[in-house]
Amino acid sequence: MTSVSVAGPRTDRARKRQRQQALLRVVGERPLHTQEELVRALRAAGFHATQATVSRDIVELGLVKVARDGAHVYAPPAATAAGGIDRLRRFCEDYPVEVAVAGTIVVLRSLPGTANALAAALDASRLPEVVGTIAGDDTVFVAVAHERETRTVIDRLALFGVMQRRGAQT
Amino acid sequence: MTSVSVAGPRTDRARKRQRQQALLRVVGERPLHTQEELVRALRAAGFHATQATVSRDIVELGLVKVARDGAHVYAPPAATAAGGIDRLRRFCEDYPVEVAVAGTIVVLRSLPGTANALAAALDASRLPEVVGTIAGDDTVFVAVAHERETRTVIDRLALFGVMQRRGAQT
DNA sequence: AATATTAATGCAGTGAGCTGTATACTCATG
DNA sequence: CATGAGTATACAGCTCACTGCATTAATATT
Repeated sequence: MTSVSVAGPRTDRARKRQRQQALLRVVGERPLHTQEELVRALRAAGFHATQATVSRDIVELGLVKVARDGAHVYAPPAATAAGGIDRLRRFCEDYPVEVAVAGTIVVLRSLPGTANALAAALDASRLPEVVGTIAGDDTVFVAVAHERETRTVIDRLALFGVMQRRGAQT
Repeated sequence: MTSVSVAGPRTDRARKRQRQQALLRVVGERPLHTQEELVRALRAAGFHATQATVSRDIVELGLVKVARDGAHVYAPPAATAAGGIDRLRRFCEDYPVEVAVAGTIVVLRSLPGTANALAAALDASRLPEVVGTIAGDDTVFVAVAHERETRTVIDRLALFGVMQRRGAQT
């Protein structure tokens, strides 16, 4: 955790930006029920903030509270958009998809002619790590902000049975 | 002139952005030889600034002084590439553009179907940091040689009102 | 070379943005 | 209703970006 802080931001504004990005990430990773839990999750991610600041971040980010398994948890803003992640899962179930990594780009490969649909499904899933996608014929380039986030994207796709290409970099 | 100022920006930051946009405009419109002439041209456009501020703007904008008709006049950067930067500016004025960063890739997002035009405008603008571009439907990946150069690209785009996506990393 | 003109910059003041503290507000529970 | 948990927000202090003034530095002119 400390290693995360070492490369810390230089201004309040930069820290705020990165903290909010971390917030979007943690609410996507695990169920968090209270703002104090968010405070603790942020601290674990190297950001020290109080409940007041988190309350403000929630408003600015448009985080929502959704009912899940009988409890209310914080979630990214589009989590209630109908079937976003399900759409990606269905694509991966219907078509073979391979994944590889090149720096901050996750390279997805599927059947010829399917890249646009795959990119659209990915956009619809609103993965917080994804900053942009570009589709060719059978290949989609998925940009993440930092190389380490490729791991998160790959892990999410692995839940849908997407295998890493033989010999592909991690 | 007063009517121009009445609808003026609300913060220094907004005023600075608009003043610099005005500066880029006036150096493109007519020959201006000294920073005091720039000060007067800005005042005519509704911006009150001193020579000190203009000097700083010139550095930030990368304005150059070029020999023209036996005299030296201020000109936009890349002015030797015919109208390039104007083309990018016009695109950004006509369409909403968001920017994010993924390592050495600046990810630009605009309206569906416009990515090619945006990439072309960017190519025409000949930003020295840009190594290459690839366009999808609504997204353009802009490659720079080094991560730190993403900052320069973003700052230049910010002059045209391009905002960084909420939560996007710097 | 001397002088005038032009451009750059150190410093201090100001405004905007951000944060934590303390407290008000809201909601759930017994 | 009382109480506790969770959330929102007023206020004050701090940080940072921006600007003009005054001066220095650089360049042009004679």
